[in-house]
Amino acid sequence: MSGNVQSAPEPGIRSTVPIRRVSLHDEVVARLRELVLEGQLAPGMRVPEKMLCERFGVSRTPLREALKVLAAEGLVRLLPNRGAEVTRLTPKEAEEMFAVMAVLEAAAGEAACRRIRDSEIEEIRALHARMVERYHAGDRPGYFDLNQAIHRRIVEIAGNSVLTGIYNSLAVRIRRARYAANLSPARWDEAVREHEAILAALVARDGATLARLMADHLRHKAQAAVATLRDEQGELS
Amino acid sequence: MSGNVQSAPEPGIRSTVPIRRVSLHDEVVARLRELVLEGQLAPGMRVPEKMLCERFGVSRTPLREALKVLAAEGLVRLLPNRGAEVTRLTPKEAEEMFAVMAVLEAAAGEAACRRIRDSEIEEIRALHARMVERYHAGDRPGYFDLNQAIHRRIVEIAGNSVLTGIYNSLAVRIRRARYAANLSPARWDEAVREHEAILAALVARDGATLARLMADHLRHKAQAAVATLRDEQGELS
DNA sequence: GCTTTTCATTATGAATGCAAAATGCATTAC
DNA sequence: GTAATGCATTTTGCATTCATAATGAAAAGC
Repeated sequence: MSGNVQSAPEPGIRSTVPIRRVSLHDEVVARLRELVLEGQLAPGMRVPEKMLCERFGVSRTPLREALKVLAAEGLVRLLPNRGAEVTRLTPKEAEEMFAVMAVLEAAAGEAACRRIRDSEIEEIRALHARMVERYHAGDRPGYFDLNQAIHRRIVEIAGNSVLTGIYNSLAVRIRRARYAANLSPARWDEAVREHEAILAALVARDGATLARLMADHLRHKAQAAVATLRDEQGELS
Repeated sequence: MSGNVQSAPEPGIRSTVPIRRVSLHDEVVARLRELVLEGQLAPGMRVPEKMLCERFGVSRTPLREALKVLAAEGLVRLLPNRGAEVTRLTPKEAEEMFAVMAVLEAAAGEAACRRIRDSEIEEIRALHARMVERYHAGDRPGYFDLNQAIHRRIVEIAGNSVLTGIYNSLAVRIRRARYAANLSPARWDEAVREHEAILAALVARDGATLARLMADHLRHKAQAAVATLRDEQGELS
């Protein structure tokens, strides 16, 4: 007796979405990931199970399952018999991740040019406009979010869900670099101009150009990010 | 009282590798993955925990942890309150995976050309020779293994561990397509010639050409794989 | 005084137990 | 005869428990 309204199989009622039932496991994975990304669980830090169990109010079983998943994602590292520790994002690793993202974004851009609809171009254009507005307002977080949204949307439009998945998981992992924080005015200005060019190539549906522009744009981003990480690591040592 | 030989911290004994202690969890993950890849757990099949527990002789806890990890890898899908099922590799998904691999391999080839040493070229050359030999012997599995080894080695030589990781995880997932099984003689011949060209570009350290060749090679592979999958799915329905 | 050893405490790895959900089957109503 | 309902069984999700390895502190040896 599921209590659900599935006994009426006639069409037209499919708006009755299956009532939301999130497993504890998924919830814990999501929350734990959030803690790591926010930096509440600092890189290099040991992650005692007990503390997290109390924090989330769950037993160790779902928490341990979640840790394994995060480990598979590369956000934590499991030390045999010594629990987990939050992985440190090294400059080298960030560099490598950006290199891969550059390749993926270039490919996505090219594919997106072949598939993008006019309505989607308008969508990107709107995001772009809002981003430029945030730039002029000097609002870094707002700018950064819209920037991400544009990149992500272009990747989505490419229409390759495997590509989208890999891209997103990389984007999650790299978010810890927080390179947007110390974006120099000069670089910020340059980034906006790069985005102008990207938008133009997209509007013109010029795949080859867009691919090149996005790869270059990512390379520049990578430099800023790696510099930030080197600074952070310098402070530590 | 760890029983280990760590009480002598003087250098020179680092050859004492930390004695192999595999957690049950890792072992189960590896074995389960193997079962899925081998096809012993057929795509679409429900995976009852109990059966696997008996099969591996472990309790449900490590098995369930392993299932979550495999789910994160995309090899199984977790159905709330109804266990797991082995994901089906659809032609569409395979197509998407090959498209991503083509991009990654192209990038890897280009990077590899910049970094490859003479000794590594010899290594690839040797693998290639053995592969061609397997081809003439009509040994498909042997050919296929060496083929994979070459691609994998080129990616490794590119020296980007993030790229290598993503590539390998894709390679694992796509292995289920078993497209090598029905390689037509014509296509097989063509594939070998493509590999000849790839080797030549690598020897010449011609990154641009290698990138193009590898991408094209992958695209052709993809066609064979997708055709195989469509046949398989046709049989089912 | 410093190192080493021993022991108590704590945390982790894995198994078991329990409640809730799903599945299959028999029965009943039409 | 068919479809729906109720019930027993099985399976899953999570909590708890148990055994073992790691950690830290006190005591013994040099």
